[in-house]
Amino acid sequence: MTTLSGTGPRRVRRATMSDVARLAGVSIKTVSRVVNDEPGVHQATAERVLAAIDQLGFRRNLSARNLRRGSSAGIVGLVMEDVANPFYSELTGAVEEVARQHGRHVLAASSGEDPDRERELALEFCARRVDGLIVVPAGVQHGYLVPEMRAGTPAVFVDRPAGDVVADTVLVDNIGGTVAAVQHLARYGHRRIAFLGDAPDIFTAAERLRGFREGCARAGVRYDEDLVAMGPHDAPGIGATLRRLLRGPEPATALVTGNNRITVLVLRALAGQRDRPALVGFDDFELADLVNPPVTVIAHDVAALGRTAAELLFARLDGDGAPPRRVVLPVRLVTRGSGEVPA
Amino acid sequence: MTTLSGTGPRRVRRATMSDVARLAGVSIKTVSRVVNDEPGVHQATAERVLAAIDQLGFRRNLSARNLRRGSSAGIVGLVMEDVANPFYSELTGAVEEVARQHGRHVLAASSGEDPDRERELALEFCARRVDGLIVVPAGVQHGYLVPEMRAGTPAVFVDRPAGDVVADTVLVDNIGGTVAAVQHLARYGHRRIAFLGDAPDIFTAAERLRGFREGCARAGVRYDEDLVAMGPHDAPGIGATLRRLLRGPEPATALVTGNNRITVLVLRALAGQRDRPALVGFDDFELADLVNPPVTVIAHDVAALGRTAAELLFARLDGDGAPPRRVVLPVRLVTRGSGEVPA
DNA sequence: TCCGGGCATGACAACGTTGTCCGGGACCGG
DNA sequence: CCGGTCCCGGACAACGTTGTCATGCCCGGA
Repeated sequence: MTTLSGTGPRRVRRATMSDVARLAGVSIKTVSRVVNDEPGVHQATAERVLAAIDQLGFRRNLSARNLRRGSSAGIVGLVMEDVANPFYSELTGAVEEVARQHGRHVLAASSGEDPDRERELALEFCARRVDGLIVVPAGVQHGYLVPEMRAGTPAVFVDRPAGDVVADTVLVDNIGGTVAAVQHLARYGHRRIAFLGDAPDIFTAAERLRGFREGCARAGVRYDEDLVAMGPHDAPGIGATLRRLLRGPEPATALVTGNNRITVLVLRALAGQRDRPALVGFDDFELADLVNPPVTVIAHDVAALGRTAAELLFARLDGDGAPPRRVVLPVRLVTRGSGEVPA
Repeated sequence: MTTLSGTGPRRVRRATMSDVARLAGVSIKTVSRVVNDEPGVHQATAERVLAAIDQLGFRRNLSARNLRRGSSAGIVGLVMEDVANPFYSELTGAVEEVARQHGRHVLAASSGEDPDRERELALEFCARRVDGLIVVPAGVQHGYLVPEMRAGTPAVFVDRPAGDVVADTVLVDNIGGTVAAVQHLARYGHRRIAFLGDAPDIFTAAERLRGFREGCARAGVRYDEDLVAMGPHDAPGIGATLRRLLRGPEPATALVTGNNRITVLVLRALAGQRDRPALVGFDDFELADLVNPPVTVIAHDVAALGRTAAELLFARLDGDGAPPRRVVLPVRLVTRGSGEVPA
């Protein structure tokens, strides 16, 4: 049992190949050969070197190695809104898995939906010479990435398209999803359907609103601006919003929520009420089937989103020079009963 | 609108200071001065340099910079079971936030509960010269980190202690939590309480089982081995396990689950049944208050876990040489009604 | 005895950057 | 006109590693 902390030899300089070489009485190059399993080292010499390595706790400096060899850093950068959000952590997990298959690690960071911070993070990752970037765009201007991409750092955008750059992008079918949601509710007789979306400057929020309008049109439901509440939303605000939507002579009888956080806010705000309005939420979430009543959702495969993005990225790294691709992943209406409440 | 992909100038070599210097007609050092905002460069010269930088899309190589300056990489490594698990992503978010305050990024990786992979990841991070490591241990042997820690890469263990190394560790009060859970259930008359825990070689699972036994002793409830089912669990298995526990002449009337995933498995397995046994789950989870009936949990502050670990780490990086600390964070029984079902 | 060849090892430069130090010109006062 | 100072700019080494090439040695064959 070894006790460790800052105590002991105070912050020793890390041993280098030089140190190992000196201790083993050989040249630096020989140490390098041993460390890299290169042939042409006498067994006895190699053993001396290994002993020295062990004694000094030497571990070769990968940064220096990569610098010298011009090899890749072995890291892909991932910039998104919030690493702590389960939606993004599932995305991260999928990216990590593909990266692992390609021998890379993932450097993930949260932009907090702030375009300046996103830019700062992405550019710093480039300065670290990450092999590539996967970005969930916060802003609408990504010209800053053009020099980086030209310089050989490919970027793939996920969940939202880049602002002013045509590049590889992976999206979900936002419009199709909300169209399906409205049609589903209309099929059960709902004529007063409200939409609670995220901030309208977020691409997905705007698209889903578009889909909502189109769904109304297709289903023959009157689109009423008073029944639309775009974010950002918080717990106190959502309560007031719901009261407004659900009162009056023509209250909403059904709700469509624009993402998983809003869905949860709504569920919590409506908890304990006698009868909840019908509800269809964009994004599936764990336990959607176990709340009472279960929540019908527009589900999509978040892992596939990350996987596809990572695969596009590695294709670029492997030299794929095709024109930029835009992949749109399908969504799927998962009915769980709550939508079937007739109006 | 710029179109980008692998097309265009095929994978150009990234511009270096040399290239910039040549284009601007100055020396490398002058470029360095401009890039680093060092004084002593004529304004006209600086502008020529900036123009060249812009034209070439130059961005200085941070690896080379850090190598030369001996400065830190600006990265802390985080090794845990699964980045996609919401529990760990909340942890990651907290670590990231503290890291950000200290000007660092987080390199996160999943060990998949495999000690070999954990070791491999941790050592590779050390080779990358991360500033420090935060590890959720998968195995029980961490002697491999001793040379690294001695060499100046501090490590902090989270959620579980290291196997054979005494180092900074942040835990939650596993025993106190399950003791409280059993006492809570006993108070409502339960005498047949079952425990569903994770694989017993996982530290937290073992501790929580210990707490369960101790809780039984303190509450005067007979501890019955037949009512204990340790994992790993999966969806099909948990159904069979529950049938076994809940049948017979002396069925369990209450359950204690050992972590959030098991809790959810149980909820799903029991969904739709007329009356669910009383349930207390270790770990809080989103929507625990919205399932029916709501789930009483042993809650702890996952973010605090990550924050504390990161703060310990940065204290070490700032030269804190005190003996290793072990911090145990409190847990809190959050009653939500389900435990109050009398036996 | 000499020589060619294979083997083990080492000297050196280079990756891209920054710190140290030095030189040369402009400018000033005497 | 001379010496000193200030300012701008550059040459060079170094960070820790690896690729290239050279060296010394031993061996067998002529």
